[in-house]
Amino acid sequence: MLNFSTSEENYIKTIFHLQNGQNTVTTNELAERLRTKPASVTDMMKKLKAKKLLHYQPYQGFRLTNEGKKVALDIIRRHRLWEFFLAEKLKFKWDEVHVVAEDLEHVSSRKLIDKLDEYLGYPKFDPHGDPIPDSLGKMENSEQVSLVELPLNKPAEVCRVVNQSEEMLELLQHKKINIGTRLEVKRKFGFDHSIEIKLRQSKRTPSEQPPFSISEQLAKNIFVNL
Amino acid sequence: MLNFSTSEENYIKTIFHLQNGQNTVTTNELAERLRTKPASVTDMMKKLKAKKLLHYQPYQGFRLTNEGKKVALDIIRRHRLWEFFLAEKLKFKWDEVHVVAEDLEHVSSRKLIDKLDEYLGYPKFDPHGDPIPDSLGKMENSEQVSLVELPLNKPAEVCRVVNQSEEMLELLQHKKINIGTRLEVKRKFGFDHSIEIKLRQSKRTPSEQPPFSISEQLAKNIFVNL
DNA sequence: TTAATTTTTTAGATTTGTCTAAAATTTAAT
DNA sequence: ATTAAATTTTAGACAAATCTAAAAAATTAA
Ligand SMILES: [Mn+2]
Ligand SMILES: [Mn+2]
Ligand SMILES: [Mn+2]
Ligand SMILES: [Mn+2]
Repeated sequence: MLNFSTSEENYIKTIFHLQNGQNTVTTNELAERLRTKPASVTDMMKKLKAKKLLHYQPYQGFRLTNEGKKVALDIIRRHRLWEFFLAEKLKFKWDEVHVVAEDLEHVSSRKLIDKLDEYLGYPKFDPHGDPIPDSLGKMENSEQVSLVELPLNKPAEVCRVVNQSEEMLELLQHKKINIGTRLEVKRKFGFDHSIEIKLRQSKRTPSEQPPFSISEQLAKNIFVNL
Repeated sequence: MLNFSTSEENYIKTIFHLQNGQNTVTTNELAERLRTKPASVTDMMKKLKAKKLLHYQPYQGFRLTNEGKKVALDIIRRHRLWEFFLAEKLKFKWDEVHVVAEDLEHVSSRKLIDKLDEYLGYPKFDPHGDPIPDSLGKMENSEQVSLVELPLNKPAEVCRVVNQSEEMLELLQHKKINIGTRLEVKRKFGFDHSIEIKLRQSKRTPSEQPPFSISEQLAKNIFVNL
């Protein structure tokens, strides 16, 4: 696989996330996400098209080619492996890993990443519960539902947190919810769609805890395995 | 400490290595080492001078300021810590670590490096035996031997002069021996333990010079890097 | 179905880092 | 002390990535 600039990699990765399967991505959308200007996006789209990473006709939006998706998965693999390393080995907090991984992901030695993967024991998920692509670009996609859709009293395990902002993670830490936390939904309130949940006992919470409630906004961002 | 570009960091680091204490570094020397052109070096020297990292007057060569040295030591710290990590944890071979560390060294999160250092157990030397600066820039002195112990015909570079009296310096100047002078020992005389040495050609002594001898007393005070 | 609005692209500039070729300066040789 | 040679700097150009302002195209509204 060819080598791409940091800037190209950031565009490719972001398009992959925005298109999320088959969506067509628009210029403004991408510009906003990358905190750049539409004119800059257009320039880069021409370049990526020339490199055959992108399907693009002027004014028609764009989608990654299969080759483009492969490149994107490789960058995502690097990003998530570093996040895992930072959290697991260097004891970074949940909300600190992302910014550092944004830099580390652009160090593109194939051997480095494969050896890192091996050293970490081939982890399947990053600290936010997002799946880590293997060296061939394959990753787990388990059945996941948000807390909003989880039936009452059905035990489940938190596997993924979609919004990874510092504020979100601060809130989760305060509520003692982590990836791997087991819980069940006890009630749903129609008025504001808030949800009452109860954590199951664990290493961290050895004594029985009372149920507490979380907002709909938070619940929508927390995903569990059934 | 401010943030510098990858290119600026590579220049700073290379100047640090070339000046090795107090040598003045020349444009051609630096261009060759960085595999770039003298004109590019001059451009960058202006920029680094403007940032107060460099002492530089046109045509007079350059040396890092104290601030510049601090920056250099920080880059070297990053480089060597990553080399240690790659060799020790990821089981890279001795000769593979350098190129990868050349990229990793430019990821400049302070917290990342300090946590990495802690995780690695505060190693003192990288896999090549070069000392790793601590978070304050301090490092262990490298392997040094006095001229008395230096094997015959082994090229070495003067790195330290222990006795700094006026008489000592007068003698050294007369013999054209400075920090950074490269030389080798040609003979050792048993009678008075005097030593015959030969200076290697340099900017200051571009033509081949005949060997000359120095006393044991003097030789004991001159240290070289192997 | 025109007109207004939004989106996207182009044109032209800017910054960083690089280059070649020519001029300026320093150093070495005659 | 001149002259010759080497070193260093300047001048001008270029590629990558970005920006602003203006033009073009697509979308939405009247
Ligand atoms: Mn992330
Ligand atoms: Mn990135
Ligand atoms: Mn190295
Ligand atoms: Mn480097």
